Amino acid sequence: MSLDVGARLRAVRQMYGLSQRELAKRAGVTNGLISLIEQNRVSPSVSSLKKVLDGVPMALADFFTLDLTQKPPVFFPREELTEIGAGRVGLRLVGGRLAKRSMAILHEHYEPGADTGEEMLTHEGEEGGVVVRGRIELTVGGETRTLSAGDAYYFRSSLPHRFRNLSREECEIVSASAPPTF
Amino acid sequence: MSLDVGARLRAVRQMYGLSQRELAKRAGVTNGLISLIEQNRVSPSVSSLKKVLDGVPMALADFFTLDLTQKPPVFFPREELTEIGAGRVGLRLVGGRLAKRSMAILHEHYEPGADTGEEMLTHEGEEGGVVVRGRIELTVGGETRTLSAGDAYYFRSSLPHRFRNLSREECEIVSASAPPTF
DNA sequence: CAGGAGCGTTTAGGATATTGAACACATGAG
DNA sequence: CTCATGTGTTCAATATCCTAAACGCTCCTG
Repeated sequence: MSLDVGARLRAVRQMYGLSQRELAKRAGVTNGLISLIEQNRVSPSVSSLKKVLDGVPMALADFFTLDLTQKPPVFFPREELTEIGAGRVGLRLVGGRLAKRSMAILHEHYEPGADTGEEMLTHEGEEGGVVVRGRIELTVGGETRTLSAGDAYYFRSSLPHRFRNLSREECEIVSASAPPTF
Repeated sequence: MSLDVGARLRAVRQMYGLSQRELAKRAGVTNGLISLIEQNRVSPSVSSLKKVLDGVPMALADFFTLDLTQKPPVFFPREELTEIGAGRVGLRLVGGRLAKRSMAILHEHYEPGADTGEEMLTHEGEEGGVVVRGRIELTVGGETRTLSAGDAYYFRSSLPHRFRNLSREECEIVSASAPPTF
């Protein structure tokens, strides 16, 4: 097992899409410490490392068990996608929540009448996708369009956005967001 | 998972029958540090903890995975004893090498002519046992006796000792040593 | 362009881990 | 008994970690 604590921490932090300051705040340490640890310029005490990992959260044992060298899998059979229940919107994540990646690929299923909620969504990064089946109403930055099979979208996620399936048939979308929100 | 690093380290160290100084020497740290860590008066840096565990040796992941609260198993079917090959002397350890215990119980089998070697054995602690089957010649501190089924022995392991099966049938012994040598 | 907000990095100084040497206690040998 | 050797613990000094604040950078907005 490589004891590159810095690389491990950086990998874990990025897996969760957190900035050094964000993680530091959750963990109750300073962003500087996170930086120094990730550069291996200090070897953190067990207690600080635990505090940091509690901010993720992740257990110390899991942290040291992580295999950074393993090649990520390439093929994901349907049954190996990670199901993320979200009411009447079915989300299947490609690659699992813990996989190290800079992007989240989702296979989304909107039941008739399903939507992403009253509140407009806003978060970091960018997202895009293609409608595979059915029709979906997409609102981004005040602009609303209805997309059909074959149509696509792409926008900065900081723009308020919402998905609604107003039709009578299920809508199926394949999307990607970076950095990964899930 | 309880993060009582001190208790964990003490447990691990004692599992291996090491003193603080012994472990410190192997690990390249001072005995004082081991003492302070075990009392939880300091939270060691990951690098020091790794150095310490390298002296055992044990991986960091295993260290944090250790479950100190689990009740040790009580019953050990024959096939669950840990086989310790030692030439023509068969040793079966009760409870596994990593189990936390202050004593090693062994089920020993001496083939005809088998012995514990030319050199007299000397080590820390005490040991005792009962001959279950066959006959064995036991030398302890210059005194030699031949024990038969039903006979027993007990001595301080610092006394030079040796076991030899001079008979034509296998000899079977159940023994205990504390602290555990294995 | 300036300004602001985000990012990771660096630095000085206070807090903490670690060392080296001493301590107190127990055991076995002479 | 004394001495030697083992154990774990403690303490002052030093090395290292950790914080708070600043820095440089990029990206976005006006």
